[in-house]
Parts: sequence; structure tokens; C-alpha cells
Amino acid sequence: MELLKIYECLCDRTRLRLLNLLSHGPLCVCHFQEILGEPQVKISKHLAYLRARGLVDVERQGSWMIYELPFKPSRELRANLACLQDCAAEEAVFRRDLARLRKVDLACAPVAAVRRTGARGRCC
Amino acid sequence: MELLKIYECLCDRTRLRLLNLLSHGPLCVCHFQEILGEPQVKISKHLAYLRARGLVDVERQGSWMIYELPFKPSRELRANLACLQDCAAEEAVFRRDLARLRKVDLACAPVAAVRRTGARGRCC
DNA sequence: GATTCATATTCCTTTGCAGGTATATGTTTC
DNA sequence: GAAACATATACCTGCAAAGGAATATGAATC
Repeated sequence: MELLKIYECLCDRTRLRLLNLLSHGPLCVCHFQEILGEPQVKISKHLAYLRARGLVDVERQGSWMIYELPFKPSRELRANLACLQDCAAEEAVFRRDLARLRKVDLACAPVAAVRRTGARGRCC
Repeated sequence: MELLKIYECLCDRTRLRLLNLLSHGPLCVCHFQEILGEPQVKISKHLAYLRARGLVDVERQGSWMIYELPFKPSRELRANLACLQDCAAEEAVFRRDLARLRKVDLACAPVAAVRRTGARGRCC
């Protein structure tokens, strides 16, 4: 994966927040909405942007779309995501997002479980 | 330093090349021109961009402007520059630039020496 | 099968560069 | 101090991409 493409994905605040969250596991769109507090279109378009460039994968689960980091990320991507995670720990926005992530994970069935069991219901 | 600002600086190929070179020591503008083979305006404007955001420092030495990485980079900047250097080693453009850098360093008096001794003359 | 839910896509407007040309500024040299 | 050199700035054009509103798609539910 070309290095420049990675940085192009990282140079937007919303996308940084999305990737920061995804570093902790797969998530569906409504979770992102809930956590970021941003309109659905915005989230959806940035996820499409990331997807088009191979930074995230998607899998449909019923009517939910579950996004996650690639299973086998390239060396460059891995290095940069590690770097991001390291640096994000120092900035309030990202820490707040992670705090909200924990709450959501308690409220909703974690995506991983949904996948395994196929359990559904309303999301957020 | 805000993480997003760093990535905004990294999301352009020319700036990546400049920073890659600067990771190996200070350089003046004409060296960048020589190595990148890009017009002076382009180089100069990208250096100004980086400077305005604190990614590089400048020092005038006679009629030359010597650019270098900040003496005390922030934690985030340090991490990302390390990551860049690591990843850049895998991509041809960056390796070619470094090869040319070595030649320029032999041909011109290295910038560091110029600074110490004040030795001058024509540059490139 | 109509409705609701979850998400994506289209269309539009605005904005931030990127790149080029021309010109300005500051420095050295003769 | 005029000319040559090194670099920066102003101005213009084009384009990608961000954000919002409206709409489309596709799945689940009743």
C-alpha cells in the first residue's frame, strides 16, 4: 500500500476518530454515529472513503454494516495505525471517543458477539 | 502539536520527500531543487507550508536558507517522523532521493560544515 | 406488501490547497 | 551600485474533497 494514500486517509479529523475506534475492534455505522455525535451521511461517506482506499473492510450483517481494519494490513498501514493509537492516547477527542465506546459496548451487544451468534434486534 | 496538523503536512508527496530528506540532516533550498528535480517555487511553497505548521525550522546563512527538523520535536512528531523514515525505506521515490542526497553532499560542502566555518561560494 | 430501520448515494455548494507565471526581497560579488 | 544569485510572495486557475439536504437501496418486521 502506498504510503501517501495512507496519509491522505489520516488527514481528516473524522477519519482519525473512526480509525482510532476501529483499532479497538469492529463497529457498525450506528455505533460510530452514537460515539462521534456526527450525522449519518458524514460518517458513511468517510467510511466509504477509507474503504475505497483499503484502510477498512466491511461485512454486511443483516441490515447492519460492520466495519473493521483489514485482517492482514500492510507493513506501512500497521506501523501507522500503531503510531496513531500511541499518539491518540494523548489527545482529548480520542480519549473521549474511547470512553464512549466502552459505554456503547455495554449497552449494545458487542459486534463480535452479534457476528458469532447472529443475534439481532435494534441497534442503537 | 496537534496530530491532525502533522498528518495534513504528510499528505502531499512533495512534502513527504522533503521530510524524508530532512530526516538525514539540514538542507538548503537549492539542494532540494537539485534532488527532487522540482521547480523552485514548488519547493519553496511546500517548505513554507511545513514551516508555518512547525514541522521545520529555518535559519538564514548568507543568501541561503537552511531548513531542518525542529531541535526538540514533540512526541507525536518524533513518532511520525520515525514511522515515515521506516516506511519510506520501502518506496523507490524516497530511496532515489536519498541516493541523490549522498551525491549532493559530496559535491557541495555539507550544510553543517558551512554553518560551522561560514564557508561560502556558489551553491548548486 | 407496507412500514421501519440501517446505510449508501446523488446532487449541490463551498473551500483549501496544488501548481504555474510573474515578480519581489534580500544577499553577495564585482 | 549594478548585476547575479538564492529564495519568497502575490496572483490566478483548477481540482479534490468536505459538508449538508434529499433520496435511494436493502433488510427486517408486522
